[in-house]
Amino acid sequence: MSTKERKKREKQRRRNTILNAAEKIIFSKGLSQSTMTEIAKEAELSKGTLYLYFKNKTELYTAITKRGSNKLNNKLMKIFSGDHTGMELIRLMGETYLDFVQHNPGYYNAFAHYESLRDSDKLKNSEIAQVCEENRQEAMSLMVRALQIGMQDGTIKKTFDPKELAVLIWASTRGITMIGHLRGTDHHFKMLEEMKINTESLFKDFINLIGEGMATEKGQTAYD
Amino acid sequence: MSTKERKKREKQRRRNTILNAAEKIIFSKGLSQSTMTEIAKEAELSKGTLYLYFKNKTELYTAITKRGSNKLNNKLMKIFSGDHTGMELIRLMGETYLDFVQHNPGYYNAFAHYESLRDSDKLKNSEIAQVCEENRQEAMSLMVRALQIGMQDGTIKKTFDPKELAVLIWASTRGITMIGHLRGTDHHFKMLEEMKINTESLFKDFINLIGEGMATEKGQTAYD
DNA sequence: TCACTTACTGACCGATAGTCATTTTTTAAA
DNA sequence: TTTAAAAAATGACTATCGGTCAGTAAGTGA
Repeated sequence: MSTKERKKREKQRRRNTILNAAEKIIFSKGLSQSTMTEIAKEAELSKGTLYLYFKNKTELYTAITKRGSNKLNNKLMKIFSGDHTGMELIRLMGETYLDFVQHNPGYYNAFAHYESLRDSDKLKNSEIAQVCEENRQEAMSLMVRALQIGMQDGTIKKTFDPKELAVLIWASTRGITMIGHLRGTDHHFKMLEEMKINTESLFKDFINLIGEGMATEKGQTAYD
Repeated sequence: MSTKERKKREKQRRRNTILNAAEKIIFSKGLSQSTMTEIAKEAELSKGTLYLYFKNKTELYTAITKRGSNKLNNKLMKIFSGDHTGMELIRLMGETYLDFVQHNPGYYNAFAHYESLRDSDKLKNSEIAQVCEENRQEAMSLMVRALQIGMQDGTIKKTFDPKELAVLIWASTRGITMIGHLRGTDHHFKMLEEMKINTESLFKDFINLIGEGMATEKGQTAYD
């Protein structure tokens, strides 16, 4: 019976339609300013239908978060298919993340919102949130792997524990993207603009800064 | 006529009463779960009165954010009254910030929320938000000053532009506190716990890591 | 054609931010 | 002390929005 299969595909397609509509609305006006009714209208459906596909507004937004984290992780994984030293992998991962955030501010906001919800129990028992969590873990594992590769190929010092170093680099990069993301907003734009600092140079300097601490001479010189 | 003065004081006191009540409620259940009615009840006032002192819920929460940033800035400024090298100042500032976040999770959440609002125009024309902005600028200036002191006293290398370096350290520290703040929540607690990483050691390693890049030998050895 | 299943709808509900006409309290001059 | 004006506080009311559900429409297979 192929009807069942078709039904399944159609259901998936409709789900995507809703997600696309939701992204369009939410990415343009922000989550709190986007109503379920408006999203439904954009998807050419009624509000009730949205709740047949997502159990509430949070879950709908979490599904968008999941889309974003999938997209990011795909980009991160592709890096590893090339032929790179460990130190190069680290830099590429950082650059990829920065680039992703700059070109997908909507997903960046989704990540930030997701982060803020982890405390509360709003995400409890959500399979979608579970996938986001797995993606996060996976990204972290990739970074640990890059560091281990670097310690093997001699581009990264063995001074630090790779897991801890991964957390450190990840956290710092997160912080830098936060700054970078503020470009374009009135307040910070002024601050950074006055300082003539852009996100790229900031990250480059970040790598240079921590490079002295973590990279071997071999790993370090590759950047000059 | 002293009545006017007294009125002013009483008005200020009432405002503080409201803020105290709001903190008590919001810090315990989170912003979205706290209603204006409940806050009013805690302050032994009616809801309408709250709107005589704060133009809306956002402004009330922003006032809490302002309180937090004042408190933090006071702590940061005190550091400079002691006799410290530039590199010591940097470390103390970082430690102070981490300590503040750990002991004032409510204010930390307020900061994070404030950050997320800067994009939107919800804070436009808010005098209170303006003060928050000034505090932020001031904190940044303190860090720049610490770096300049360090470059003078020879504990910090002159390789980087102090302003840019300040942004970098600030951003990274922000990122690390984000991680640290997640301790106690289910998901991350597990991750960090498994790695046997705590915020303090993470920050210590962070300073060690960037220390190699920014500190002179003189500045670096002070930590061992 | 018909019975059954699946998908969809939108009126309705409860909660809550914010308003404002009314009441209560305070002030200071008569 | 009285009283009228000013200031402060109130809470019923409104509008909005997330979420529900009884009812309708569309699709399916016999």
